[in-house]
Amino acid sequence: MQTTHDTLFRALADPTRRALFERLCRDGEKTVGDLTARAGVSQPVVSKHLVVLKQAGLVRDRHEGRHTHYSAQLRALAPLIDWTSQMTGFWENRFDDLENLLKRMDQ
Amino acid sequence: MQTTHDTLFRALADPTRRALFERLCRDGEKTVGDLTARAGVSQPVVSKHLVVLKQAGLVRDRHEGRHTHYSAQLRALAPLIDWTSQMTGFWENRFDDLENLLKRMDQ
DNA sequence: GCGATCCATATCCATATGGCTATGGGTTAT
DNA sequence: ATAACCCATAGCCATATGGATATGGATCGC
Repeated sequence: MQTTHDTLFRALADPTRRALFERLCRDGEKTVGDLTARAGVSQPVVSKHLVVLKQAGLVRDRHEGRHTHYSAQLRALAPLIDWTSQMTGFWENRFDDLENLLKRMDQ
Repeated sequence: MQTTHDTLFRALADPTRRALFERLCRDGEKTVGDLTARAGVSQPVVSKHLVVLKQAGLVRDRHEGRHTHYSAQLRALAPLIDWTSQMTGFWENRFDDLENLLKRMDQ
């Protein structure tokens, strides 16, 4: 069985792949060429990583001529936030800032 | 280079390993035997997974006679929460419930 | 003391994974 | 039309990974 959490965590576990996603989050829509220029790996590798991110729902692609524009899909992170929330009991207790959360997490 | 996010995401990417951590979060401290009984894999495999979780800081172990008790270390999830927060712009905007966050994440 | 129990480590194996190069389809430019 | 460009797919390969079994050290019960 392949759960949503599986695909999400696995997609974000690889440093190269996570870096791609982070860049799309920070800098917005980018083409494969743009991403490849700073990824440190070859273009086919970037494409393969983008496939994985897309299958996890973390990115969207938009075709425009011979360019393919990719953008981050933040809503795909919802299960991850929900999971950590469940683990830490975050939402049940409705902490409203990081300080309190960290305090609670110190045991 | 091996970052904190790497070890965290990688540790949680495996379903068996994540299940172990989830169980420790829900049910509290457990021995290796307890965990093995429901893990669906052999005892050595459970031990190996626990090593990975421990190296990621996600669990603590306590030795008591021939038993080893493991427990979840919630504070280890902090970097993960921080990361998702940065990606979604959560903390900058100080949303106070999941509804608002989800709404914002719908593009 | 001795066997049984608990757990960690060692070894092995099959598969998954992440990188590369080669290639080809589609698109733009000349 | 043809060349150049962008990107995806197809192989290929080395390594990482998750599983199993075998074993051994430490501890408890008898």
